[in-house]
Amino acid sequence: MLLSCSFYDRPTLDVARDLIGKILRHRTPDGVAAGVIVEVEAYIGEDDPACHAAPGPTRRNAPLYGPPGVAYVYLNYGLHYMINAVTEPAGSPAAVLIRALEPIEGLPLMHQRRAALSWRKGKPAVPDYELCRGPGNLTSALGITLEQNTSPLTRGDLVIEDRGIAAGDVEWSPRIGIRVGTEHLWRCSVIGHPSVSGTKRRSRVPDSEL
DNA sequence: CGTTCGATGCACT
DNA sequence: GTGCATCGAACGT
Repeated sequence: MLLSCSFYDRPTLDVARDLIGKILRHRTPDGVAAGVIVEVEAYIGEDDPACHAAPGPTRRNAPLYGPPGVAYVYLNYGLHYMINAVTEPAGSPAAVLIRALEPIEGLPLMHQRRAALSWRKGKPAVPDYELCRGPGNLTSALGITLEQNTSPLTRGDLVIEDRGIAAGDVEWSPRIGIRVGTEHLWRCSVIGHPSVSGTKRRSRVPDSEL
């Protein structure tokens, strides 16, 4: 079932924790691609120096100040789209960055999209568990771009669903890839999951984890 | 094991 | 003009 707006209209750390185990799903003319959320980060308010709301309202971060339950998508490093779920009531700028998925639907389409990136041309295909490992990789695999910015996550083509999947054991750790605000343990991930980013890439993944 | 660096676009000051 | 909530390969130790 789809998550409703009330799910997102709560403290951001609670939403972050509860998003683990939920399904992010995107339908496009090319088909459907989806995965189980296994890694997220919380970005909370203007006092959080790593949050895009830190400088106060701007054109780019406007979705953070809007109602909860919509997607905040932006382009980073000129190459990678990042997708967040906006949380907390309108006027309270906060969101959860979705950093990694375990792919469960539309794997061939994901491979196709990843392989189409200019800097991946001619490179060997990645293993399935790496298709959505990392925020830039998962938006690429799901075909998420700026077109999905401010799109509702509660209905339509880009949604988050609850399929009753148990989240498994999670851990809280410092957010990664940022220069400030690293003192907060606002990154929530499934312990030992091969699709979680950040951890050193293993040359071999046990069959039991696939 | 570690660090560096290229690819690439745009909001922000 | 500067600096990113990245990725992954190429180096150096």
